[in-house]
Amino acid sequence: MYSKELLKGILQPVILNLLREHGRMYGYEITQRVKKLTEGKIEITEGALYPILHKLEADGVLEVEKEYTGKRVRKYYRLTDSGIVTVREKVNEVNDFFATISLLLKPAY
Amino acid sequence: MYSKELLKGILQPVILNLLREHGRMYGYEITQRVKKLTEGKIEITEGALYPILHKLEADGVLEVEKEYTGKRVRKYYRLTDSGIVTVREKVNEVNDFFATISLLLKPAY
DNA sequence: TTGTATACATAAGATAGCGATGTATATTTG
DNA sequence: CAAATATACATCGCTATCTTATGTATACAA
Repeated sequence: MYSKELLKGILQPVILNLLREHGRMYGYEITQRVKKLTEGKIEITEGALYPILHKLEADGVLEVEKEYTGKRVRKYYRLTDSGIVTVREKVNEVNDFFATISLLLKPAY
Repeated sequence: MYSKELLKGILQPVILNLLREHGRMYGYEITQRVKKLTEGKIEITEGALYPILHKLEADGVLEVEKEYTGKRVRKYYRLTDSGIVTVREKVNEVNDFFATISLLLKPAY
């Protein structure tokens, strides 16, 4: 696994971008998708995930819809209209940031 | 400027990699080099820089040499032998991490 | 029936970087 | 020449985001 601090500031854009691509996901699904797509290299912990989702909802970036499969609740999240703008900004910011850091970090052999 | 949190975990590898490429630098020089190379997009604050340098020295990754130009002191830092190994590890970790995140973060149009 | 997976949630703790502040010398500019 | 800016070091308090731990509860497989 990676140094814990590297994820700081990245998780939110990652979650938002997944929702942009998939349209509608619930929390647990997000953790599993990320785990699979990164071959286990990144596991979003619940302690990080749920506070982020709640905040994004409170900020009007996401809207939520409860659903039940049997008795178990699922909360499906989806981008709001303003959320779609937010994603674009955040994702571009991270990609720009990565490009900038790459100017400084050529591989060390 | 970028979201402040994005830099977390990145500054140390960046500093180490600069020292790997330049052999010998002092703190202020590092901040200026980074500023120039990133066209002002990244400015390492002193509150971040000096604690990092001190920690790396305490950990035996860097060694320091004082020099005076006139009366003003400069502390030149350089990688130790074990430090050279550390750089390789850290830089590769960040590059690997970036590649992994890029699997999740394609540009949002 | 016991363990694992699913699915939500929160609280305490760790930590890296920022902003502010401090000291002091050197250089540029009005 | 005085004032402003640049150089060069340093530390402290604050904050944001994450981890770890803990909690609740249902579904399913061994």
